[in-house]
Amino acid sequence: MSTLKSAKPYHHGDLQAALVTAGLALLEEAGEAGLSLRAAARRAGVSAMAPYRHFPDKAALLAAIAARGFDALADRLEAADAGADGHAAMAAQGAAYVAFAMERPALFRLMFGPRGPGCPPEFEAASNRAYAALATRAASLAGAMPAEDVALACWSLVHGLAGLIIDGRVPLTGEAAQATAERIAQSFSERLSSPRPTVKRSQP
Amino acid sequence: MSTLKSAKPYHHGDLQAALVTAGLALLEEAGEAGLSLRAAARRAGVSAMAPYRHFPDKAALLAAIAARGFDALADRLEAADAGADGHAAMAAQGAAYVAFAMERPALFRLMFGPRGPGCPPEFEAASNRAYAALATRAASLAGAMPAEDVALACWSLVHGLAGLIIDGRVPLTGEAAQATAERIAQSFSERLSSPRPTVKRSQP
DNA sequence: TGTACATCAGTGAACGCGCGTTCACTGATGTAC
DNA sequence: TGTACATCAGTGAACGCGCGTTCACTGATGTAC
Repeated sequence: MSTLKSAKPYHHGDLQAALVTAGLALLEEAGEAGLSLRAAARRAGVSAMAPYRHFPDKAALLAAIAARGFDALADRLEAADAGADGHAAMAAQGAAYVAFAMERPALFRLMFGPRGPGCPPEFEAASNRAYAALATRAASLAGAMPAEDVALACWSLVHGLAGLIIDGRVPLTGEAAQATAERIAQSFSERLSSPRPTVKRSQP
Repeated sequence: MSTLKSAKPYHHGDLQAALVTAGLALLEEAGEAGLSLRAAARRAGVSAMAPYRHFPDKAALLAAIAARGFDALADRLEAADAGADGHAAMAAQGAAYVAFAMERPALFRLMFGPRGPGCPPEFEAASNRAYAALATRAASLAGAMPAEDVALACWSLVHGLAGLIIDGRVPLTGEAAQATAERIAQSFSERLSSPRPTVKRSQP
């Protein structure tokens, strides 16, 4: 801090954050395969060993990156929710969720990929924040179904749709994918909140 | 074929299928990280180079394994569907989908992971077969929503739920997860097939 | 204000690893005559 | 029925790769006196 912007300071300043940022960039440019400890260090302009001052191992860096991903997702969901009311807000959140996954598919996969043990608390916190945005809106719409079922169903719907789209298992891209996500989320929201229909149970 | 069960025949007989089987086993025992060309060859009792007689590269073996996964999933879905009618059949398919993912999470991730170019036709065929099982049932239930939206919504719901469960992002395991999947799929099916409710659009 | 020293945050060389893939080869099989 | 030969399906050694991680180190920083 004594020498501001010195050409090549020995001490980085905030290497921890820089490594996370570098990792996010690598993920976007080269996908999960391109994200290695060494590559992140290289990109942060630091030796291969430097990250070990800030993360015990590679998994810890990945968890920190994923946590930042969840924070970004939560931001998107909250912003979408704030811009509308009722079912339209649910539709907007669904579209935002899918948009996030489409924009940053590798990050999205990392966020939801298998987590080893020893997951840092920041990860849980960020993940819960994203979930809370969806669940709060879903609870406000809950009709006959239990609120937690509605929340889980909403999350599953948008999460599954996002996954199918980014993995190319559904022939939807760009704006068509967005529009479909919004349309389906809205229909879903309207119908889930209605009381259970009184049709007969089985209709072969 | 001339010498049946000779101790160590030079020619394997059906190495292609054996490699796929070996890959499936590795996936179940050691996850995606444990699945390498060399490991599959080792497990099939063959040199590291032998697989190249049957697959141009590693991606081709992975695609063949994923295709077999889709066939297994389609079997499960068809069996579940055949055992029930109407909404109950949809619920059974949802539960079967989630059960499959929980039993073979690494295979499930491989099946839906990113596919490189040059995906073999068998993969598309198997994948379509699994989708058709869900979509056919969904179409039979479609109410006011377009049939393809209903099919996509059903698929997204169970796919998302399966993903959230196997990645541990939802505190559900074992039978509780199964029961939740079935309950949600049934509610979902009943409500999606009903005409659009006549509540006012916004309810803040 | 100056200095000694503990601590922090980086370096750079090296290790072993398993991987996908290449190369040139050899043993087994089937077919034409 | 026997033989020559093309083709098929495997072997085994080797390559280069980037990786995560270890080790012993050095430069920078802050604090007690």
